Amino acid sequence: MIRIHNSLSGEKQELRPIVPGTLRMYVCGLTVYDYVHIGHARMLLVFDMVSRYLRHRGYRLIYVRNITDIDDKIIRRAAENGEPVGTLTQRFIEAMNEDCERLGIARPDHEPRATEYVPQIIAMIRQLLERGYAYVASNGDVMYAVARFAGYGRLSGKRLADLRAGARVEVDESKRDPLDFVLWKQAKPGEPAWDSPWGRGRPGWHIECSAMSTALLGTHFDLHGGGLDLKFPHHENEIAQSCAATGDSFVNLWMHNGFVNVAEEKMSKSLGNFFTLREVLPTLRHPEVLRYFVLSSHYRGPINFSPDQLEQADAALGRLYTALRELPVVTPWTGEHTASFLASMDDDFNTPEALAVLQGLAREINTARDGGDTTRAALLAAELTALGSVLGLLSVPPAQWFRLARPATRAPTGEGAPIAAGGISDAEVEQRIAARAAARQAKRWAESDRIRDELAALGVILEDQPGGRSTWRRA
RNA sequence: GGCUAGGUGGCAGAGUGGUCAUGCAGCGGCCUGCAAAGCCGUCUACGCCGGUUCGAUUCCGACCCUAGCCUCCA
Repeated sequence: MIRIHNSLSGEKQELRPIVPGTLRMYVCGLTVYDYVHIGHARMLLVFDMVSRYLRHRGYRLIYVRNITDIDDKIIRRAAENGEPVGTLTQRFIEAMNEDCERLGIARPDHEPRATEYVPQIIAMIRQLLERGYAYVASNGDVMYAVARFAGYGRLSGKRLADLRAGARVEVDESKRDPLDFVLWKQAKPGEPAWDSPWGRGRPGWHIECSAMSTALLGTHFDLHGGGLDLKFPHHENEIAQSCAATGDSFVNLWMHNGFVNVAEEKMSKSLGNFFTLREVLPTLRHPEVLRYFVLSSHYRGPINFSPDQLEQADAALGRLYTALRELPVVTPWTGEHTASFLASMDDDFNTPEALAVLQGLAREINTARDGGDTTRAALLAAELTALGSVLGLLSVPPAQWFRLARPATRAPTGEGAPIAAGGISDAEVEQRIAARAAARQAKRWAESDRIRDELAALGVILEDQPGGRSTWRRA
């Protein structure tokens, strides 16, 4: 039984598919006018983990993650760059897909773009007008009348009165209520625009997700996810729009992932304290290190991004790969730890606990190996690899993992010393190890140690195995 | 100001009414020619003050502190 924390009730609840055996999930994706940053990456990794796990649990999952490709900021950025909106968005969609591929994030089943769903958006707005949940404001924009929707504020735990009292923005005169939000915006000259019953214009942000999710998943589906910052007002507005337009109950379970902080402060574009994936990934041994970092804390809590954290993730993940080294690959696996792994994951995707299970498994492999029971070690290793793959980890052949070096680059936040370089080829390392083996054979320890020290200075650490053989890894 | 999450050992981070998280770092030991890796052990953790209880880090209340949302944001 899978239990998931539902933002709507604030409690964990059992996952009960609307259609038995099938789950439909919609996640709010990116607005494409810039490169993917670490905060986005967390969201993408969290819901990749969720979709992998639900499928591993035997569900047929339909995963939709939208792309917002029309928006104020997109229009502004395109104007700044002096390029058409479509060129800008296409470029960043391609960049996002490249980044996802590097991170091992599987493509969702559908990636709808807002601009491809304008007819559905218009249809939904028309329904809202007919049902009296929307009005045409004095400036020609179509607005949602928040006060008309009884359930408004339920997701975010806010009351309309509190929201009005807390309003810190100048009230737009064309709105009947300061909390009303725009469904259809009148086009300004030169902006991308579509014909509509309310003149040429473009959709508001919130209605896009309501229309796309309904079009692809129906009026009532299982899961809806996104970053915590979308809970209000975006998801609150989605509920108001969809429930009012379709009369159905929209979403059973709302999931929100926590933020990525830098120095205890939210990473965001407006604060300018964000790191793009493209600057961080080259400082890592492998993108899996970032995945391990993200999964090492619970998806709902905040995580603090720092080079030191990535170092720790690299070390912890390296421990798993170390356990897998030098073992024959076998297909059957014991399944001894699978129950506790599943129990952790079933409990609201408790990945830190699941990783603890993997670490315990690594210890048992090492113990079996030390005890000379290679067969058992290999069986356990097969289980570790299988469970790791459920989380998108341990995808690299263990022997190759330690050939990967962390590049000689300064940590992304500028803190700390530059990470050691590994400027020596694999073949050269093997050569020197051979020379050292000869020295060891002849018990010329001084020479043997000198070679080892020289390699260490180049970021290569030797590990002598029984029988005079040496393995090595890059620091 | 309103609302919502939190405050766990040197660091990161789970969890629980009464034996163990886990990883990183440190220390001691085993192993090793010496190392590294690994294994074993170790380092008196649960913001503050009350309450409930045989017993609370875990439940309840007050307080202090932090972050987030209330404005575009994963």
